[in-house]
Amino acid sequence: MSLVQIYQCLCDRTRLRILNLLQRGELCVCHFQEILGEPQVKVSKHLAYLRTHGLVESRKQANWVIYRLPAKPSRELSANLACLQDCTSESPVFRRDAERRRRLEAESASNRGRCCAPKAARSQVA
Amino acid sequence: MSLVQIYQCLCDRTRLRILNLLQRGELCVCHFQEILGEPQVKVSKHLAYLRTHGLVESRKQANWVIYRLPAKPSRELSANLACLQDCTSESPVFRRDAERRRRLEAESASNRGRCCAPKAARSQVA
DNA sequence: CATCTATATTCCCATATAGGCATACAACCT
DNA sequence: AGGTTGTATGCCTATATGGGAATATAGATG
Repeated sequence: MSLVQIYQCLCDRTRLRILNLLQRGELCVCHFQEILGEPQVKVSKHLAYLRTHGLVESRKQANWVIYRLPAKPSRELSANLACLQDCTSESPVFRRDAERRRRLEAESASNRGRCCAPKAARSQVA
Repeated sequence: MSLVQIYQCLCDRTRLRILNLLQRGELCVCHFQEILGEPQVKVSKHLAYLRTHGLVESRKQANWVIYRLPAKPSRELSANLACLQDCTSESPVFRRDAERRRRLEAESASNRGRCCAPKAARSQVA
């Protein structure tokens, strides 16, 4: 992974929001959909882009795929993720996403056995 | 300038090399050409791109246009330029560019009144 | 003024990118 | 097995991007 490729991953708004969310810990695809309010294809494709470029890792758990930041990021990636975290900390969009994530995780206690809330309840968020 | 736009500026190899060079101080277009070994159009276009996005500033001096990093970069830009400097410090390409810049400036003492060496002498570098 | 030099711009092409729709795949549940 | 849910992929389109060739412009110099 060259430095240029890292920046290529960072130069899309949706991907920045995804990475910002992952700084707070791993997350499954359906949670991304809920928090970002973006269609499944879009989320999935950006996650795939990040994965093939080494910016995120994924594992499958039951029906869901959980994404996380790499366990051993390169020096350059670490530096840029730290910089990103610094830059996003004051931006409304990113703070709002983080807030949604917090709320979602609070609610998640009630979704026994499920990753996300059932579809009917979910569509309100988008 | 949004964060995304900063990253869009950073996601090209030539632009990264340009910014890396500017971290060591202002530079004119012809020096960029010499150091980068890239054609004039290419250099000029990338500089224009960076200028219209606020990553560099320029001033005209006699026949030449001198580019520099912004005097008052935004918080986000500062952070990313610092990060970039950190990331480039160990990369061969960027170190070589910096080395070329040093040599060029050493020679510049002999180019009385000119910014760059005359064309004949210059074409050896590329 | 003519000319040269440094830089910018226009036009064109090839490729990359983002996004959506439809569909495929994989794991679970009954 | 068949249905359901979560996720990924293939195909398409519109748009953006980087690069080069040629040309335009601005300022210096003879």
